[in-house]
Amino acid sequence: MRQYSVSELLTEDITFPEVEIKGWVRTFRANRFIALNDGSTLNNIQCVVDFENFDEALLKRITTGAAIHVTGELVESQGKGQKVEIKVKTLEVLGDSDPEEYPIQPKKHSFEFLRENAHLRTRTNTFSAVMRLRSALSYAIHKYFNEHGFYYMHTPIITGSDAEGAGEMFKVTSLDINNLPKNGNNKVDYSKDFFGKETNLTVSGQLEAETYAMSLGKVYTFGPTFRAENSNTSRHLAEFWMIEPEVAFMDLAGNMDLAEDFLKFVIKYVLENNSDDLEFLDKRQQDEDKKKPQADRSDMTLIEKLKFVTDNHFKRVSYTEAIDILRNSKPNKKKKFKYIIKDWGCDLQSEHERFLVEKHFKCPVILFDYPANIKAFYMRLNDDGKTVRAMDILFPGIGEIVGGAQREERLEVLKQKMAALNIPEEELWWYLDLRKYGTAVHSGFGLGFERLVMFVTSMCNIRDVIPFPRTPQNAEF
RNA sequence: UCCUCAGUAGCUCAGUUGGUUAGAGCAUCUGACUGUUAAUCAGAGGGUCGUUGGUUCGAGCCCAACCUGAGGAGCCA
Repeated sequence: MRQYSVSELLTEDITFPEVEIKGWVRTFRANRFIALNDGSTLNNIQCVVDFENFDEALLKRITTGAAIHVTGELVESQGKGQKVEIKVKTLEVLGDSDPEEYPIQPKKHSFEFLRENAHLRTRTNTFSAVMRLRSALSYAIHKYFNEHGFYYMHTPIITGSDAEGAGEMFKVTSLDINNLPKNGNNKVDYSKDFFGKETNLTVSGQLEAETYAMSLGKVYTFGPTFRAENSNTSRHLAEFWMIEPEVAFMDLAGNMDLAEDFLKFVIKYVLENNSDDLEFLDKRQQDEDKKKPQADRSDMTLIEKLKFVTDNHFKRVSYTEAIDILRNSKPNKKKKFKYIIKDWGCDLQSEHERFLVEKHFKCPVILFDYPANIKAFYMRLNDDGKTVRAMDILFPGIGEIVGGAQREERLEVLKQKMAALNIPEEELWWYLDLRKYGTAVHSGFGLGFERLVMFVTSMCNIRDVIPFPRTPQNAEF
């Protein structure tokens, strides 16, 4: 007798005289029907028990959440909800689940409640669907880069440079924090620390990825990233996963092409391979929408939205054009924006990005050529002397999903910018070396993986698309 | 970090201008029924009203501080 997964039994579309299966009970109806799930698919297999032939004490132990082992015959179902079902021959409880204690009931739970039960929440349809999609997207990402000649590179998680300039960092130390060694100036003496210098958790693998792009040509990273910012929003985590491709001899236009082609590929991949999960989330989102007032409802279903992304060109707009559009927009003239757009050079607020994506263009938008003074030091200065070759991709609902740039490849220009921002050259001597020895045009971008998962699943809180979210005041599990 | 809102049974929520013994649905338990799709029907148990302090004859309700959560903003991916 062979052990099958639920997914195999439901897709093979044939009957078997003898099958064996293990999984967790979702519901046990009418003392006869066990809905069994093993995580291999959103769908449950129905196990039919002739309760007259089974010990009553055993059947009492078939409760929501229990792990069971079933053998029997796979037959066509008499009922309507499913094609096939298992006529149970033997039934064994592998792990009991006390119904008085088990928190996951066969009913709708709030996401807040499930977040507090993050170790059990993947036993629900929504979270199992989200996490299967997360896994499929990860695979699609590696598949895309692998098929396009990229090398997968592991950038360090502990970093010795604090000049990456992407926000607050978590300190890494093996010193006894209750008894820190001090130097003459009463500052902490990091020469006594594990690495002999101050170290932090990485906020970006980009600078290291650039070194490999300048030898292996096309590389990407896909790993954890840490930000100690006190951000309390539905779009920020203290620990998140980021994808950062970096390509030699590629300019900003090529960078935009790559990002667009890449995003379309991974979304297409899940449309083709995860339809059960997507259809479930699509329906869920429509049900949620019905509860909202008409104005707040989305004009596309989840699957329509994903197809819209794969089938349409991303709108490319320069910062300067975007400012013109915003300056002449209704909400700006009627002073509906909290921050009114007046002059060229100001940074765009969430409300402005939302207006461009959700109201004006109604499609993904790539903004490029930003003012130099609102962007990072390593971005390539344009010939106008005031803009840099940066680009952000904005998606409806979640805002910035990609941030990238062509990197400054000219040694002198880079040195000047670092000096202006008081970034010591000694810190980044190796980064400057890339510009000394065989420098070349190169570009890359960073994609927030969880934001991609949010977009693909229609989940609206980032804490619900990562298994165990780390946020300020929360590192449970 | 700032602004707004919320915290009442295991879960989701109601609770009137401050006034007897704090309610409902679901879940759980007991019984009935048995081809069900979140099964159905009847009954039962279940509460330090987030915490601490204050106002009052009397506080779930009013006030203060704190804790936790959500939404929005900033920072960003």
